[in-house]
Amino acid sequence: MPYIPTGNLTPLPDEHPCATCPVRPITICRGLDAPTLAGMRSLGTMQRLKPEQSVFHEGDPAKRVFMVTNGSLKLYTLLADGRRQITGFMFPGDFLGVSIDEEYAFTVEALEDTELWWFSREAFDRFISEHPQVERELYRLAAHELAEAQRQMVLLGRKAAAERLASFFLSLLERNERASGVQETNFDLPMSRIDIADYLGLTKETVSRMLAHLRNRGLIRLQAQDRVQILDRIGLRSMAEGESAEVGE
Amino acid sequence: MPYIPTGNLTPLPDEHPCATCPVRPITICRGLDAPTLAGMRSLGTMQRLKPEQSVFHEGDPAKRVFMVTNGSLKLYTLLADGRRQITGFMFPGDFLGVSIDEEYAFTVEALEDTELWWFSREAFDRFISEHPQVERELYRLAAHELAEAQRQMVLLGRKAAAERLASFFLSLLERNERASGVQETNFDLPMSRIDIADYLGLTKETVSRMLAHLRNRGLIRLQAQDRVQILDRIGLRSMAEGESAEVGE
DNA sequence: CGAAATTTTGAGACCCGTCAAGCGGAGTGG
DNA sequence: CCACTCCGCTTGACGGGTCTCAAAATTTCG
Repeated sequence: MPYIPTGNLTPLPDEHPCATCPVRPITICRGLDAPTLAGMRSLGTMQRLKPEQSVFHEGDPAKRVFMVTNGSLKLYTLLADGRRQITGFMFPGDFLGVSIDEEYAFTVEALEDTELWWFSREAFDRFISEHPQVERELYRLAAHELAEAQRQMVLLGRKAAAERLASFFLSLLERNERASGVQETNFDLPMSRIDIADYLGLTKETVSRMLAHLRNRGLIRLQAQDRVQILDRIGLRSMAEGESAEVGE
Repeated sequence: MPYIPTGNLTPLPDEHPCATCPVRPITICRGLDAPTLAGMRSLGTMQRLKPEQSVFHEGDPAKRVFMVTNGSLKLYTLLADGRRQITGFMFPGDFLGVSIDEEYAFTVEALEDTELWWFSREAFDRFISEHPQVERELYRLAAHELAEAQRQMVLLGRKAAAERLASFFLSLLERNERASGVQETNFDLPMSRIDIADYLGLTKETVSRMLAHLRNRGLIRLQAQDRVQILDRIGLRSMAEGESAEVGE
C-alpha cells in the first residue's frame, strides 16, 4: 500500500455519512456584542461537556446554533481512511452557526470541560428578525472567519513545519490577548499533540520535534506540558513568516 | 540556506505592505439571484481586464466590491520570501465583497480576458439597505465560501499530491455543471500549471507528474493543454477521497 | 518558421512521515 | 510513600513522497 502522507490515523466511527453532501455550516468567532449575547442566551439552553464529548458529528442534520461560554473545542473532518484535519478550535465567546438547514460538514468535540449554549434554528431565526443588526454582524463575523481560513490555507500549503508551529503559537497568543485585552507572554494548550498535528497538517512526532526546535532556539519555553511561555516574540514572528531561514543554524 | 518546501518562488513586488493588518475581505461565490444581480449592476461600473492584470493588491484599502461577469481570476497571498498560496479562483457569477473598511488580505489577478463590475462600498451599503434580504443572502454565501475553505484545508493538510489534483479537477467539473445545469465531462483550465500548484500546495513539476499519473490510470485525458476530459468520474472521485490507494499500481 | 515561454521528464536531495523504543507524569493499589 | 501501569509525549533510525535543479519537449506567438 502506497505512502499516504498523513500519519496518526483516527479510528473511524462504524458508519459516517460523509461524501458529497452540500454543506453549509459556518463557524463564527470572537465578536457578538454583549446585549446580543445576552439576548441569545435568554433563548438558549446551557450544555456542559466532558473532554472528548462531541456536540455533533459530521453529517448530522444542522438544526442548532451554538455559543461557547467556557472551555474549548475542536472542529474536524475525517477522510474515508481515517486521516483527520482539524479546521479550527473554539474558545469562550466563539459562535457556531449555520446559514440554512443542511448537514454539519464537520464534527465538534470538547477538548476539556466545556460549557456552551445552544438554541434551535427557529429560535435563532426569530431572534434575528427581532434584531436586524445581527444579520450584518453575522456577515462581519463570517468574513473574519474566512480571512482566518485563508491564513490557514497559506500555512498548510506553503509553510514548513517549524513555521507552522510558530504561527500557531502566535495565533493562540494573540487570541488570548484579544480576549484579555492585555499583553501576554504565556498561554495554555488545551489540545493534545495529535490535535495540534491534525490542525497543522503534520504528525505528532513532527510537532514534538519542532517544539524542541523552537525551544533550542530560545524562542519558547514549556512551563508545563500544556503551557507555553514566549521568550522571543520577535524571533517567533520571523520564524512564523519564514524569515529566519537566513539565520545561521 | 535550509530547505523551504515550496518551490517556484514568485518575484516579490518592490514593496508590499503585508504583515499584521487586521483583515476583513471576503469572497462570495455562486448564488446571488437574478434581480439582485441586476440591481447591483445598475449601480456599478464595468471593468475589463487583460491576463495578469490585477484588480487590487494585498494591502490596498478595501473600498470596492466586485462581481465577475466574464473570464476568471485568481486570489493569492505572498509570503515575505515569495512563496505564494492561491486561496481561490473566481468565475462568472462570483462575488467579492468586504464586510467593513479594511485592507484587502490578498491580491486578485485576471487569468484571461475578464470582465467584472465594481461599485463603491457606499453604493453597496445603500443597495443593501434597500434590499434587506440581501444581507441574509450574503451571510448564506459567506457560509458556503467557508465550507469550501474547510474542504481546501483538508486537501492541503491531509491529501497526497494525486488526490489533490483529482479533487481539484472534480471541483472544477462540478462548478461547471452547477453553472450550466447539465452533466459535463470536459472543462477548461484557464490557469497555468504554476497557478494550479500554488493552489494545491505543490510545485509545477509535481502537478505535471500527477497529471501524467491520472492520465496513465485512464482517469482523464487532455484534449488540449488547457482542457481536461474526464474519462472515469467514479475512479477520479475515489482517487480524490483517497480510496484508490488499495488498487494495484 | 524561429524565439520565448511553458510544460514535461529525469536525477538526486531532503523534509517529514513511519515505525519503534524510551521517557515521564498521573492515577492506582499495596 | 513507593511500585506499577497507563498513556501521552519525546527521541531515534530509516524510508518515501515531493521538492530542487536541470534539460528536453512542447506550445505559444510574433
